[in-house]
Amino acid sequence: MKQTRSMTLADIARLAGVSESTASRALRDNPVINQQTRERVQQIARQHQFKVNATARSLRTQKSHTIAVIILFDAKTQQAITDPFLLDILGVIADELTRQGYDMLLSTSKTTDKDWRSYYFDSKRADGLIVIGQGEHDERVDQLSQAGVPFVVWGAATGSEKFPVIGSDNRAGGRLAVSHLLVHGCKRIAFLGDIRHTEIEMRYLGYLDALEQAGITTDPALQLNTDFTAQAGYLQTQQALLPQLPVLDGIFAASDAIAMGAMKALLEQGVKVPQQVAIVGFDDIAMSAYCTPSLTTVKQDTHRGGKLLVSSLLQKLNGQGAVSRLLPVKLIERQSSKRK
Amino acid sequence: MKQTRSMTLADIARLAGVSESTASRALRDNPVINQQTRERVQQIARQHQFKVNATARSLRTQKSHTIAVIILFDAKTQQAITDPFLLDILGVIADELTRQGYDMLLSTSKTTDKDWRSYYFDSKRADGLIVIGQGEHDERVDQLSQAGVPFVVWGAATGSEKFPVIGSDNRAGGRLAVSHLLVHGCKRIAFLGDIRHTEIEMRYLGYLDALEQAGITTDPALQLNTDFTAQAGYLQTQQALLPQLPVLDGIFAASDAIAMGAMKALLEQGVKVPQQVAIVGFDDIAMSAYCTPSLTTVKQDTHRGGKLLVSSLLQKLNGQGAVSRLLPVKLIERQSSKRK
DNA sequence: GAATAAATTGCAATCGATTGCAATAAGCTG
DNA sequence: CAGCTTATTGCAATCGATTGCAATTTATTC
Repeated sequence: MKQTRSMTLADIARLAGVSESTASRALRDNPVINQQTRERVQQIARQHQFKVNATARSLRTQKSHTIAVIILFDAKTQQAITDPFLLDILGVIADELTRQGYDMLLSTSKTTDKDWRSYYFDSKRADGLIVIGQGEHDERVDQLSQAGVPFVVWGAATGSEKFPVIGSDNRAGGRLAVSHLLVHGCKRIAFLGDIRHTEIEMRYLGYLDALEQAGITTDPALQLNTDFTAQAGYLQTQQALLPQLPVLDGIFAASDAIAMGAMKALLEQGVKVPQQVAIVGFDDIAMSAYCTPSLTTVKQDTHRGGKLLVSSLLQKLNGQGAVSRLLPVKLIERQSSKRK
Repeated sequence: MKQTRSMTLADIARLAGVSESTASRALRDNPVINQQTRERVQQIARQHQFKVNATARSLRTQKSHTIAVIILFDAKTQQAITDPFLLDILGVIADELTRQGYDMLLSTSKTTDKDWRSYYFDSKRADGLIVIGQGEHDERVDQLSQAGVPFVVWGAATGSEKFPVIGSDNRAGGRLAVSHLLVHGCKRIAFLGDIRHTEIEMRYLGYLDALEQAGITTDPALQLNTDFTAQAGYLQTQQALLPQLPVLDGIFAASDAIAMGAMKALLEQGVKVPQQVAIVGFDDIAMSAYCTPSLTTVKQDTHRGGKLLVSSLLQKLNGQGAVSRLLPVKLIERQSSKRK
């Protein structure tokens, strides 16, 4: 029953008794072709389950109608996608690309080691790129812009980039989180995160802003370099924060995963959250509402972000300029910071 | 600075003073071409950052070197990828495909509504498909096999499929989880999950197996249809399980996300976990170790699963047969079930 | 009814790389 | 040195669809 060789446009043309060019135009509903001819060709195509060969079309039109999404990693952590936040935004991007008629080529760690400009763009695999997470200010991103590749980045805009960067207002988010902790009476607040990531650095700056505004001097012993995982948050808290406990009364974690790890380490030692130590995370992943105590966090608007990434990139593909955007964030108050 | 038109094989050939065919062969290191010629051509290609046009190559060789990964959804839930488990296995698949020199086309909900055989396969966008989550016994999957499309499925094998299904031994997992609860003294154990998904149905059957073996009669009021989210677990527990509380003393949730939702609902009402109600989940997502109390769960071997999916599919592409596989699962004991 | 405009359709080139087969050059044998 | 291998290279067709331009048919105008 299985067809050995699949139908080609030529087959359809023959069956419809027209030339290939007419068939091609008919299928794309080109008005220059007679209405009836169009319908006839389309019907025959449908009957035979004919699908245009995407490869041939791409070659001829010089458009792949494909976008490569590249997820950057820590050179260190080097593990597969882990942060739930990524999945969130990835899902939005996938849906949005599909809606716009684009396919999505997903790339993770390993490919990333290579040069993705040549791999995805020079080789014409993709029309454009979406890069998620500038990471530790990756110089490969700069190279991309010099090479004239259409791409957009999810991350932190410094203002000097030559390419559009869509991202949350991380600094405002950091301020929001820490001000909230201060309002709830915290005096000694720790920061957990890896500031070599620009986004995290911004959150850290927001942390500093809030402390300064409150007239609190910062303590380097409370600012701990922490990877993007619950485990890192857990270990770091256990090793570096527990000893500070009599004074430590608040934690601002750069991601919800880190926050949950930290929370675990505290609860395990019988430290009361939020009474003794209040915690605020960042991202608002799905689990944040369902851990105990539930996690107060700074919500990123992934939905809007994903849509903007796609629309900005498509704009660029159309030759129009696209601008960077800083998306507002929102504090979601839950139990981990709610002190009576 | 930016090149207006990118290099083609013809350009390289001209620069190297050879014909296109020789250039092509030289670049692919075909031994029929003189060693020195090969090196010269390769060097020139490197100098000019030449990359073979993937589209043209695909057209000519009739191979896209691309695999489409399709994530099925509930027709109802209809939301973007949410379950952290998916991200896990997706990451493994992505890495493995890359390692094998394949690109990965990711498809989610929206495209899924359409007919993906024609979209991905007939149109030659992909050489093969990996389908994740058979969902509610999707008839589209059956169609695929009839149409002779190379594909593999992550899910639950019933034994009668004509295609390879890789998946965990869900039934054994269910037995493992529930036996564990029984050993820890639970007598009235609830099941949370949507048994219209074959995988979940298997976990449910394992649940029944264990109860039967223990001589416990099952109670329909304890078997609750629950979607794949923490929220669903939370609501279902709140509405249907809390009322049963004096007797209810154990919960087997079909996923960790559901388990966390359920746990939240209990803790919120002051119900002690695991003392009053013990909980076991399924998947072992990253967060399971870091919630409080940490979650006992049945771990799926996503790493092995992802690799097997890829290798099975590649086998099929090579014309070899591939067989279904049932992967062993493992109980990870944590606090949510540890009663003194 | 001839002339001109408008509506349809087809011819043939093109996108960029791969590959079977033929052609040429170089090496070897007796 | 003729005759036969073997090593290299190039010619030209091919993958399947798209599109500029020309050709044909039909409609419209004076």
